[in-house]
Amino acid sequence: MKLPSNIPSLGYALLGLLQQKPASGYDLRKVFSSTSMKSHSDSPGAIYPALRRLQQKGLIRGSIEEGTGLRRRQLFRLTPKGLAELKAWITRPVTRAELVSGQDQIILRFAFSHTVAGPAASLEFLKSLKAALKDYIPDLHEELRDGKSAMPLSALLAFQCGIRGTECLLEWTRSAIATYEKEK
Amino acid sequence: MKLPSNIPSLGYALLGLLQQKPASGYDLRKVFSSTSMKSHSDSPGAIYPALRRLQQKGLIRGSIEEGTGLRRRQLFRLTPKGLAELKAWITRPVTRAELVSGQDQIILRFAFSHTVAGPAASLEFLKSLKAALKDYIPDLHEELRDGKSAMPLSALLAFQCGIRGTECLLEWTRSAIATYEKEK
DNA sequence: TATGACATGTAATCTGTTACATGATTAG
DNA sequence: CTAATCATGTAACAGATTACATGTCATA
Repeated sequence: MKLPSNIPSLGYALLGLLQQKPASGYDLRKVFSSTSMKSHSDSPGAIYPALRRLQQKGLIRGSIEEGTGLRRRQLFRLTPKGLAELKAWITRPVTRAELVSGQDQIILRFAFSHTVAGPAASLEFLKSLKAALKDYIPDLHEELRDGKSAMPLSALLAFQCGIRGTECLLEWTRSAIATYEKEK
Repeated sequence: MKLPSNIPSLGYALLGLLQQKPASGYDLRKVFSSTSMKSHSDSPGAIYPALRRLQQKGLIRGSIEEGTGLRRRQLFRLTPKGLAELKAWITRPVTRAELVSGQDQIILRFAFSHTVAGPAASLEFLKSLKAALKDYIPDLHEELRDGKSAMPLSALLAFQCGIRGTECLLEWTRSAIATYEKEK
């Protein structure tokens, strides 16, 4: 038995955007298509059903915008429950598993952290990320060492690319921590 | 009307692994669970159906392994058609769209390039990637400049993280090109 | 003989993609 | 008036996740 607080990445992206500012499905689609949170699809077949699911879970509520005789247009806003869910998603510590297959989500969580949970939470998040990375990187090097001899050249280079990228992320984490510590 | 050469990422990963060496579904699962091509799922519910689809398309063929009285175990190998499909996937140029939402796939393509299409193709691929990155990075900076003022601090830093990561990839590309040029 | 690793699969469900469909409003 | 953009949706399909189911073989 498990509780069904199982929201896909797109759902959280929508919650995060709606926390910043109420928006319609169309608005959200534009964010995904124009502003290069383009890793998510801007297709109506993804967004509108996702919004409906969030609404059914009570995480957002939609209201038809009223005003100077416009086309129907539904604005969605976070409910308190939705805000809580979003906050829980953002403040949970970074795990190894997320590092392996979910870098985008990690960064997305951080991106929202400031407005949703405050600067202290952002800093906390970065520290958690840093710890996870420092734990992970040596293992990557070890795996490379062990597999090296059996790999074709391009596979070897590809692996090094992954390691470098991870190390680059660690470096960024350090500088971001410094930035947040200066803020205090 | 469109031709249905539409294979998901997992399919290509399987083709690439099978090109290196015939393997069973179980073997392939182990690769995904242990060797940290962990971005793909190692669940049987993903792998076995994917193998069947590839077989139906004539890209691989499976044969029950015969030998010293073992449990049933099906070894899959690439067909010539499968090899051609894999080669086509690897040798097509890197596009902006892939950069935006498919970094993993780009690296996977490169990782297989050497054995599947030869060192010349690997070099070609890297040059294509480099060109795409040099085209992309300035746009990222521009988008940051334009959006900067409206972003909360953590979103700004997150954006910078993305840019840094991309620049890091470009740097890696340069060094990989150098490596391949020395090979010649 | 029972445990755990080997090896393969299926079924229910969820989500996303693609493509289509509808209609209102604005700009040229 | 007509094209483009705004705005919302649905339907068919493909693919992944999760959980379950089955059976073999080695070893302790």
